[in-house]
Amino acid sequence: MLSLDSARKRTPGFDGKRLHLLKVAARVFSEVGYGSASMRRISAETELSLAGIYHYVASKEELLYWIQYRTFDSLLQDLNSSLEGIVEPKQRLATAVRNHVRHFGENMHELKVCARELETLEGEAYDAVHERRRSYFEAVHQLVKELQPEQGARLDSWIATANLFGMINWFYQWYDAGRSQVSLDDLAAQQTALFLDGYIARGTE
Amino acid sequence: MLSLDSARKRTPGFDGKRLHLLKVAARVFSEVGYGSASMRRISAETELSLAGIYHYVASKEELLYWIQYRTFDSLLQDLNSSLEGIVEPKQRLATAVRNHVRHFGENMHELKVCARELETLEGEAYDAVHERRRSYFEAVHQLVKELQPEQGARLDSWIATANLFGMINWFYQWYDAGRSQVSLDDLAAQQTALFLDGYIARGTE
DNA sequence: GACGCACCCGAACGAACGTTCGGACGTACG
DNA sequence: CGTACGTCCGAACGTTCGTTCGGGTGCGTC
Repeated sequence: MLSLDSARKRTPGFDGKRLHLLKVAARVFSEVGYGSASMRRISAETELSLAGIYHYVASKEELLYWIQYRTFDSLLQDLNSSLEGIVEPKQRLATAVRNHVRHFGENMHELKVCARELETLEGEAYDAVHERRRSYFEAVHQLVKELQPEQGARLDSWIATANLFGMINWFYQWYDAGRSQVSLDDLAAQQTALFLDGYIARGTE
Repeated sequence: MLSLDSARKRTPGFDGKRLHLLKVAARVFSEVGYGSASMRRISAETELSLAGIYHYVASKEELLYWIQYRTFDSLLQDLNSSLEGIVEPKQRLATAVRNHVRHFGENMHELKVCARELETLEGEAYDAVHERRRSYFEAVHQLVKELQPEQGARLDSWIATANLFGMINWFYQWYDAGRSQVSLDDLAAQQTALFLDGYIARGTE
């Protein structure tokens, strides 16, 4: 069910077309929700017929699976490569936030689907996505822990990380790429500053 | 469509039964999403038949409308009454966060539906909920602005407020009322502290 | 005792759903 | 030239959806 059965022979354009299908599906899912999205609408917004979709994907559920899996996977991979060479803990965290926010900018629909439909998948599909998601969360959690190595911490690092994700995930609810005055990098900087020093901190970083 | 047509004569238990229906519907919506939730499942989890539901509500859409409208309305009303007599800006914000988080504890399903299905309604139903939501947001935004009256602020108060909502809304994704060791009030306190002073602040408040 | 109306339901309606079937078209390879 | 297979589709299948219809029951009012 999950296997990408890459053993079969494919035409050169196959992967690209499936990617395009996933992009369109992500947009439709994010607009009307997974449950209300129909394969007919997805087919109408692709160059594919309804039956043609099933040449690239086994089911509607698998569409959601690939969207979520690919999103968390690239989030984690890009995080690891952005972090290379950066050692200062605050800068490492700032890099992680910037990486996450930039991802949103480029894949708004996918991230929205990931946020809203986290509990939609079941069984092994859910488990596979969950493992990827957990890895990503733990990577960021590690960065948070490195900020404050001393014991007797004022705040729980796990809860703080969860709240950090709240800040940087929730913004798909209010951020309008076209209309906003702040750039994504500015936004990431503000979110990092807010998380590190709070809203009422006097000093300018 | 939106009118509660309260002019009609009702049996004494009518309001209570409709409230129960809304509770059940909120639970079902939060479990499988609005789009995938069926009136048949809602009827099965109530003591009502499928057709009987339409005696209390005109459509599935109206179920969602009432759930969202009532949630934002009571959020705002409870906020205003909790704030009475409290003048210190930090304490006022702490009160608002505590109010929000306690609401989650008591109406987890409703808040989840509000978070996930914000863009599902259309037309006047959307507008009516949107107005209530905006009022609530602005009330909290006002509290944030009172924290830092001086100009030349380091952080934008609107963005900071949006991020605060991110923190306190996102936690339905990870908070498990039964399993968690922290109480809701403890959680609210941590979130307030994180927002005000940041994660790396040294002093204990 | 009869009429009205709130309450409630079984059964059905038409539409839309996810998926499958059987075959058409093209290209690569013998 | 023939055949094997990747690509793609129109049409249909069986199911489930939100909603409606027609009517039944019981209580309040005259």
